[in-house]
Amino acid sequence: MMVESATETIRTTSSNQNGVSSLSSQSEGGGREGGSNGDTNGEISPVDLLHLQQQQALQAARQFLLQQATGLSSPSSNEVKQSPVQVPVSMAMMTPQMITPQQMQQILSPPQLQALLQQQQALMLQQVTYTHTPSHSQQQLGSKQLAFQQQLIQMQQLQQQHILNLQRQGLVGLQPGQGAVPIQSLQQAMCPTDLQQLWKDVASVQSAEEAIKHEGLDLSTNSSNSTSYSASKVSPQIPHHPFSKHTEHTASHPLYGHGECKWPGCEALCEDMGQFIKHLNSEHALDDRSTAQCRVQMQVVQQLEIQLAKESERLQAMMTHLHMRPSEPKPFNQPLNLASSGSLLKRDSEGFPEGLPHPPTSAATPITPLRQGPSVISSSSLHGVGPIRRRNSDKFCTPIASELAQNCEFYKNADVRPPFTYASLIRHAILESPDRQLTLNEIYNWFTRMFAYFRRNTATWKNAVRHNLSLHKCFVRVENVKGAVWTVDEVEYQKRRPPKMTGSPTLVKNMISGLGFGSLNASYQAALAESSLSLLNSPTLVNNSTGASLNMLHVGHDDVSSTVEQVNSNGSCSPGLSPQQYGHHVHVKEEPAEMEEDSRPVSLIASVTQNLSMPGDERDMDEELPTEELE
DNA sequence: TATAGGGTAAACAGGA
DNA sequence: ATCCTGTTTACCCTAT
Repeated sequence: MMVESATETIRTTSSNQNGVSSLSSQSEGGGREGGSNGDTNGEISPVDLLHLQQQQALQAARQFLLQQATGLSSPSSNEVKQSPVQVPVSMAMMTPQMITPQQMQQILSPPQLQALLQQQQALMLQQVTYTHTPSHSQQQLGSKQLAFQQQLIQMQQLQQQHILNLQRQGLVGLQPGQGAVPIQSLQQAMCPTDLQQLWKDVASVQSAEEAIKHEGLDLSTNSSNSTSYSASKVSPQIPHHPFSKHTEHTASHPLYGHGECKWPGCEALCEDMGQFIKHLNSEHALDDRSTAQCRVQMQVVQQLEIQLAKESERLQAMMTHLHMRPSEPKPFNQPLNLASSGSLLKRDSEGFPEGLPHPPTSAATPITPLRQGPSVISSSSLHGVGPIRRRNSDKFCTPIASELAQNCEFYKNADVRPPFTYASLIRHAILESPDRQLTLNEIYNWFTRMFAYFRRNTATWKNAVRHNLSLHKCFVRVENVKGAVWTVDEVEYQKRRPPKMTGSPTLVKNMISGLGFGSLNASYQAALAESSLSLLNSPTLVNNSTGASLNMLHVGHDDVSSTVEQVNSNGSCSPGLSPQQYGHHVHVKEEPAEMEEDSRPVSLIASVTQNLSMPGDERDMDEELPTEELE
């Protein structure tokens, strides 16, 4: 296939050999201690503050749960004295896998982490003290302390039972005592009843904590640092409850019924509405605990919604199978924000009519709301929008594509750094385009369209994009009639990443643990995730990992995608272009080497993660496989 | 400790 | 003159 020679590229060999860019620039760069998360210097709106506080509260709740679940709550007391800069380390020691890097990095600033840590530590310190040394000084705690201990024990037993159940089902490859189970995974693997039970556990423990506080043992006093965390300090002044004080006391209240408080895990007896209101305002005020409980409740609701969506989809599939066309596509199954996603819309237009049986390799399968986001708080919990994903309909069939398809809304709305390298993102943007070529500005637009994270600090990431385009040989600039466009040299992209890490499963496991560790630089994690994904082609490696870690890895999974794309380059997965297009343009940076013997099998990670994250739904196990079909 | 890969910052050139 | 695009260099961070 001949190409017009006009595509001859003109690599402007800028004679920029002066090397004037001296160390003087470093003095300017010295102000970016934050590294990749240097965006925290932006202004903070009240909404951000609230968001921040919610994140903190949820983290606190998660830490609490996981500490109880894993029996890790035995930190040395001197951790309390750690300086703020040591916070991530100590948190890692306590619960290395439970906090997603995005959350840690994007949401919590070091002082906030420190405050949160102190809260956790102080609480755990008290737990240890009360459990192991019930000395005379604490005797005044009396029955409350005893109840607290019993609740702790019960909670531990419950958590262990949950974990055992999950392990028995093969849903969580957790080794007892080795790591924490992210609440996300637990939640997804549990039925609502379990969640409710967990609810009570959280509430009971926190109630005990509250009781201790009221006994004059405020946790903050145990901290050597005076900057103990107080949610109210950072929370905006908003009404605590929809049912404010001036509301009619005689009116019914969704949180009050049968003489008791319906706040999750509370069940406090209230004789009348007035007493309930009093109780509500005193016990369930806007603090970290209530916020955390609210967050958990949001997740419960979301879980139910997901279940509903899956059942709805199943019903639709059944009806389709029985040739009973559903009257209307269910609104819930409609993407909520597809208008801003040109790619999805485009794929919609290529698809088959809704409700009709699809060929197995159809590019248009029903839109399926699915599991949580990429092991971070999903968009629904952040913005009240459930994660919408399309079943493996991405034409590239790449994990990054599927990840983006799955969490499209999440990344669009949540200010979370995508766990991909710039190179992989650029590549995806280009490959997603109809002609597999984009101008620089179109790449910019794709970034801003797809990721809320890239809607600010434009100078930074745009520079990074340009830097990557120029730096990596896999990106080829092609002179077009309208200007220059960028394309992807897939061969170079494959060569880009030497599979050096062929280590043992232990190595991989450690790496996976690192991926779930929040103190890691997000960008570095992305790089790590990408560079290590090939290891996970082996299903045996998966068994020793936690679901969250796999999720984390899953989102960064982009390497194998190239293989898949090559496999499908002349198949159904790449409808837009012929494979020859890669060879059309002139490779200006360097002549590509011959195609390597890259014949790795399609990764099974995706399916495994699906299995981990959503038990009881067998069909989702092979969602990532290109030939998935509805049954 | 050296190295590699990725991110960030910045200087610089050329063109519109 | 200004902005955009593109290249290049330097440095940092982290894991291997």
